[in-house]
Amino acid sequence: MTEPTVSPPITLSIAAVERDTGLSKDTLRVWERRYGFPAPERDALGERAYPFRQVEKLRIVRRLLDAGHRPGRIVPLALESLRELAEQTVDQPPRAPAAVADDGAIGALLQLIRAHDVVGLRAALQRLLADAGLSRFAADVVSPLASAVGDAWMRGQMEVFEEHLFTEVAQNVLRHALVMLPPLAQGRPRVLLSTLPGEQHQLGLLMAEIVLALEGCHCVSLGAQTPPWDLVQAAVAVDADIVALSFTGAMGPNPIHDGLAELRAKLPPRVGLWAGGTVPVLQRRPIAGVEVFHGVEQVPAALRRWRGQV
Amino acid sequence: MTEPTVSPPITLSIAAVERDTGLSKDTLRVWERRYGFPAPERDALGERAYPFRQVEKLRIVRRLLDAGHRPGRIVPLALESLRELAEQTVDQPPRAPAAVADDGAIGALLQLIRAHDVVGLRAALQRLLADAGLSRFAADVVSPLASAVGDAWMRGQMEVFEEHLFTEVAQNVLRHALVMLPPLAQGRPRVLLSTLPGEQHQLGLLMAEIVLALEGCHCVSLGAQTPPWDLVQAAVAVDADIVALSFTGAMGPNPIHDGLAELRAKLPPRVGLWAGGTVPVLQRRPIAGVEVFHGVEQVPAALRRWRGQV
Amino acid sequence: MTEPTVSPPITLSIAAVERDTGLSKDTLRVWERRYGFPAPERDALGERAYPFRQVEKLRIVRRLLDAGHRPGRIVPLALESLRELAEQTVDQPPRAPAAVADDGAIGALLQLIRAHDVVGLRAALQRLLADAGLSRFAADVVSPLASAVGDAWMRGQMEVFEEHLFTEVAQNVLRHALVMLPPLAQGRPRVLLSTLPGEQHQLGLLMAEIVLALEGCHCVSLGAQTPPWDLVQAAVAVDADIVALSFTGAMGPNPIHDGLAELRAKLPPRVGLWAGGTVPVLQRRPIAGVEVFHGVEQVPAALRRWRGQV
DNA sequence: ATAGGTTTTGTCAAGCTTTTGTACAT
DNA sequence: ATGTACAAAAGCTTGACAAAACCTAT
Repeated sequence: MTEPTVSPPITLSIAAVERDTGLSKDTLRVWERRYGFPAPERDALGERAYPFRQVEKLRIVRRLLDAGHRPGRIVPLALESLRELAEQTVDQPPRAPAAVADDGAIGALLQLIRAHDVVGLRAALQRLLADAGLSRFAADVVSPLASAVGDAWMRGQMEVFEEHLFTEVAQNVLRHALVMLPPLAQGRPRVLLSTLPGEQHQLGLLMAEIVLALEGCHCVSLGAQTPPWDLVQAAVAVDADIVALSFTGAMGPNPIHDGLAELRAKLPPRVGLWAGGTVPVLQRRPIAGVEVFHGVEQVPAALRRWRGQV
Repeated sequence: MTEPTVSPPITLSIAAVERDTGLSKDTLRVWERRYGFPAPERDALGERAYPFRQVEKLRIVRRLLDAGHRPGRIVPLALESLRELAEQTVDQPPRAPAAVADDGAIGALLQLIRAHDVVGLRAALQRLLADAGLSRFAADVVSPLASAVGDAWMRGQMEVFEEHLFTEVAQNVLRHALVMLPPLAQGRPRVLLSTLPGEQHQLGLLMAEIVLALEGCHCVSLGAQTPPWDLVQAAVAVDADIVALSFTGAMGPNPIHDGLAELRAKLPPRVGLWAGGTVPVLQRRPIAGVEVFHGVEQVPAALRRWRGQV
Repeated sequence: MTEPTVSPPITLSIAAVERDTGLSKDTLRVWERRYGFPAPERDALGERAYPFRQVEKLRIVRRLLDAGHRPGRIVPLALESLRELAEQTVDQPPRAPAAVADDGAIGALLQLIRAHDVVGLRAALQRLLADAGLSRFAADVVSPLASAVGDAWMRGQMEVFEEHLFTEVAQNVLRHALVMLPPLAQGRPRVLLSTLPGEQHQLGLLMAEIVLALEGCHCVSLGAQTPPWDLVQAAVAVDADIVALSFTGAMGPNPIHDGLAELRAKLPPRVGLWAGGTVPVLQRRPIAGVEVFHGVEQVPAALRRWRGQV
């Protein structure tokens, strides 16, 4: 471990605050000039370092902004006034042996997507699922199919809406399967699943959830785009042993790396942090205390390791 | 820190009041001129600042308006008179079918969310679904629950991650039900469903899809955040008769209005455009060629109309 | 503040009364001229202002109208007379609670059976189930359909194997739904379900099991044709509070009567004995200690009674 | 039920100022 | 990182208007 033994006073970088609050860096700087808030300290390098309390206030400001308030009117208010205001404001109506699906099968599925045959696609997926079972279905069908769709889109051979269509049908089938799974006695580890802001894709998450549930874990999924600070709160609230995140490359290397590092720093040390997805940066720049997965098939082994340690 | 030590008395901006009460800014201003109420104070910049008590009264007025009263008769009344009036007035249309889930049931579900009991929440939802049937489940359980969660979040009584958690579980249950629905012979109309970029929430979409499917439509959902141009492409590709979009207010009035207008202009005229969601702008600024829905329960009637026309 | 300090007496505008009572504005005005009631006051602007007590009376009048009375005969009556009348009048089924399956739907299902279209029949049933929910599905679809099939068979319009085909498909759909129902924490009462030897039909049993499970009972079903003595043994073994039996008339009056009497004698007194089915003998010759049901819709009320007693 | 007259009421427009996020240049 | 410039968005006011609601009488 390379972590320092003494913790510096807790402050966030401007990028971290952007992720946390959804306020752009530009906005943060311009508010500082115009309203005198936030008033970040400066670190050794002269970069903005936002104390935690200010970030807290920024989060509330953000919520009130969404409710129709304007920055100039609320940014100068004291934290308590904001809390009170928030309470009074009501929102109106926010890879396995004997691959089940060889390239031919994937090709056939791609054809169905290109033909926009929703019914046929769903039927084909359900059929493969029933035949192969959940874990192999996730690993041998959905995973490669998602990659194939992504590739095709990159090459301009597939429209945006066709990718959406595929994602939607696949989600339906996977979530259906998830609900069909009989709930297991509340097992360990307890895993919290989500993606970071900026990462929309939930498919990887769903597959991970399925594999974990099959292995007897207690899963709590928060869907896509949960801000880091909320993840930390949630991890504590549901007593999670592991926080699992999924990435697809939609986020860019730096945000991924920084986001993970930030989250690792904020999470209690006893909570594991797992990151999955076929993104180069995950492999190239390992982060201390973050376990990286390149595919769902690695999950069972990691679980065995976890259970052995505890 | 430049924060003031004393908090000014708490007031809401006109935009905040609009979101809170559903009364348009224009209406608020014109009432002020005509009836002398509301009588907002002015802040240092001369902008209207509505004291909380007046907003409270406005909320009641709004309810009475829906019950058939007219502004001129009730706006000048004192708050107490309005309260009395509200109690005596039956605000539901003559005979509402016995709601499946009363406030108690919704409260119980909220408790499960706050307790982060994923398993219990799912079980409760499934049980209600099985008992009530899909359409009533969507209208009487999921819809009000989603509103309640939104409210609680606004008031700061619910964390972001708890909202995520609820959304995730509800999606699982709804998608599961959707898959269980046996596919009908390819019916008309063919409906393409999505949300515009900026609108993340899919729950409304899912409920719409379910109701439509029950009514015998052929549904193709693209999930959330499909850019307008891709929607047009998709509509042509899947030979859609109707494009249906869902909104929650996360987008802001103007983007919604402009997005709809743009889409309407680009779509072939023979393709209908339906927009649903509890957003003031949808009610206030009708767009030629866009049909607006305030709840899933309006869908069957609209479908009958469509089928009658064609 | 411009609010008046004294509240005027509370009255409703004509539109409010329309929404409240469901009587059209025109109707209200015409009654006023013809019968001298209602007799609204006038406000400063000459608009009708209905005192609350008159609205109260109008609500009752409306109810009586629905029950078949005619305006000219009841509008002139005093409020007390109306109250009396309302109590005497049997509450007409106000609005058939949206019968899910009307005769037409049942007819369509019969057609599918006659066409031996197993797939279509199952799809149709599942669709109705999803739409209506379990309890209404059992009461409004399966029950009448089973009767219709029985009738058709009696009249020689349906073959034996067609009846079997129907039974099989319906059982599959119901059993599936039962499995999907998330199990509740082991509730009371504990109910043991079966039929007596000679009674093969399980459909009624299944429907009863579903309704009971929905109401939170713990159900143990033994399938068809369990001999009385084994039933007694089973009741003790599973600690049952109630033994529920289903009949269809395949057994003949005497065996039914004697079987029930024998069972009642052998069962511990604290165990309830419930018998359901559309068989004349159940109604004609009541047996001490045996509760008789003519349809699944009676079950919830009986359960409430049971829970009240214990 | 329909027709015709009056009042009520929400929305829109024009012309203006202030606020606010982003883009660009330093 | 900072500062400037700019366009979009949001506010405000006055005035006008058309749709909706209400009334009476036929």
